[in-house]
Amino acid sequence: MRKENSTNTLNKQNLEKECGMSYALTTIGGRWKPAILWRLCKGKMRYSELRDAIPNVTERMLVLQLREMEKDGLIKRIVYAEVPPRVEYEMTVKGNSLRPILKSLSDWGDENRL
Amino acid sequence: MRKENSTNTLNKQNLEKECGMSYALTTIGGRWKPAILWRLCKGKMRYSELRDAIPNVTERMLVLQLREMEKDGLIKRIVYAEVPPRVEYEMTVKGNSLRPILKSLSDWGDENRL
DNA sequence: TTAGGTACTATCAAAAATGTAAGTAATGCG
DNA sequence: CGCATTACTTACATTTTTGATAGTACCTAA
Repeated sequence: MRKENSTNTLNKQNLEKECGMSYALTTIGGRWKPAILWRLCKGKMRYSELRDAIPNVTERMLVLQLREMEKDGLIKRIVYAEVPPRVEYEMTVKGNSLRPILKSLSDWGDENRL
Repeated sequence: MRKENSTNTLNKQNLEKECGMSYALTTIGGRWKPAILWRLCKGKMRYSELRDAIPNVTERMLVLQLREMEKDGLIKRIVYAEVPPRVEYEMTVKGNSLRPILKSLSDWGDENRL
């Protein structure tokens, strides 16, 4: 989906290399990531529970955002060999290290939006 | 630039309404915003200083991101009635209240990216 | 009168993110 | 066999973000 050598991609990469803040913001900054992280902070959840808990997400978007966060090591995907399938999502240690930051972002947002 | 009634826009608005974290992330989450905020945290700067300090920004992008942050009340634009023109950008009180959060995002990023 | 400096705008194009709708695989149960 | 359940995929369309390039307004000083 990403072109390897577009200026767009190169700019993104350079910024993330130079600047921890940029890196942090892209790992948690997708449209549905806050909604997912918020819920997983309270405990592990199944795919269908997440889907039903988050209004208006499409399955495609949910999966995309879960995959990205898994790749970035924020969450862990646990598959049970059952039929019908069961898959649970859970925060990793790295993901949990974000908790205080997520909390302070959330508090700041609640205080500052209109 | 934004369509008023696209599903995309409505989803964004709903999430920001429900979730302070989403609101916070969109106010600081543009491509060049971290780079700008980082520098303005150290003191006010002229437009041309910002432009020269941030590698690879185009003027168009720089202005767009500055305008958005001004609208969101994070930074303040100070125009001097001189020729040639002089314009300075500076953090507001609201912007400064983000400092500890920006710092912790930055630290987290520095520790966690590869 | 013309060139120079500053802070922009405007137009167009490319790329990326998000949304829509339908389909798939595996297996136990009736 | 045919259906139900769960967790996805796939193909495509739309919307949004980002980038490339050129041009503008203002006054001053030469």
